[in-house]
Amino acid sequence: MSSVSSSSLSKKSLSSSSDDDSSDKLRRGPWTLEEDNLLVHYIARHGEGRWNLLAKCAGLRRTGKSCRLRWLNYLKPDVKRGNLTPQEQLLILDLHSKWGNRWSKIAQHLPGRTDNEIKNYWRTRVQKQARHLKVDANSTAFQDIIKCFWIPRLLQKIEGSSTSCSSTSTSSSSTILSQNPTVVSDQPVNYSAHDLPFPIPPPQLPQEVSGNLQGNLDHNSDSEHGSNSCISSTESMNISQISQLSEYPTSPFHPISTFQKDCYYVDSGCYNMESMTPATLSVPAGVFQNVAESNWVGYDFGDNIWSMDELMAI
DNA sequence: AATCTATCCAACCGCTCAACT
DNA sequence: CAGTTGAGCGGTTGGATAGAT
Repeated sequence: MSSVSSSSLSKKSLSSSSDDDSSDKLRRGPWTLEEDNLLVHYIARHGEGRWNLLAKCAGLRRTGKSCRLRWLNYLKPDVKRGNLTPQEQLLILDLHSKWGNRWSKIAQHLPGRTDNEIKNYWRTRVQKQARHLKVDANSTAFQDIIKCFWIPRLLQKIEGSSTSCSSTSTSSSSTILSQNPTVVSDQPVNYSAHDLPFPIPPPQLPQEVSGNLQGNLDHNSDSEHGSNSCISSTESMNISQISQLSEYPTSPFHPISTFQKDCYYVDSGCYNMESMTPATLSVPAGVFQNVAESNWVGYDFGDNIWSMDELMAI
């Protein structure tokens, strides 16, 4: 059940070195197997909630907060462990571009993943890239870099790993995501209707948005995706602005049809690489050059080491 | 083999908000 | 309406570990 070893008890500073014999003092630091067992068994019998009371009644010398965190982030049976799949990474990038650091909101769309885990992923992987490129991780420039290099690469990986279910309904390559309700590592992420990664665009957008869309979006009239038009990355700057005005998706995830809203495909055609140049993106030319030349060599984009050759082959 | 450095991630903290009294 | 409490969120910390030197 728990992989915590009691040997790691000294990992974090405890509130007192002698709390074992001072029953009024709260314990801090890593959880022991014994504590995990107490918490799990108590919740199995009485359920979650009333965390402060729970902590007392379960005989845990922990704050309710600590118990809640331990349960939600580690002990809860449906918590998924292991590396994030490319699909999950893609979704995180996508949702973060829309919602910012709303980790819990983002986590709601990645079943089994906790906000803490997603936050850690963002800080350790994504922000690392931004630091390396000397750009602000929340800047439009970095958003464009993500759209320009990172997301297409993830899409390629997804496509590469799901050869059996490519959509034939669109000229752009796309990947249908599994409807299996459980997300299993190394299998496609699935989205139930309840877990929509983004809202279906309303038929009628606010005027200022539809105005912008009219002028800025590549409507891709060939597309069968209806209102989920494929958006050219040429307009990424404008798309970002639009996203601030509404929740209109700029996402590569699209429902297959209005009648099959619980099944999604990933539209890699949303990222028109040919049109991505410093002139069309908000990425400063110097940064663009860094990305395109050397700075990303050997960097880990998620679970893989990417070579420059790979990047340039996009 | 020893030391250094970078990375990961569990856990903590402070804050906000909603529900209740 | 004000105070209290519980719950949840995002930011930060720091020990463990892996990899590099």
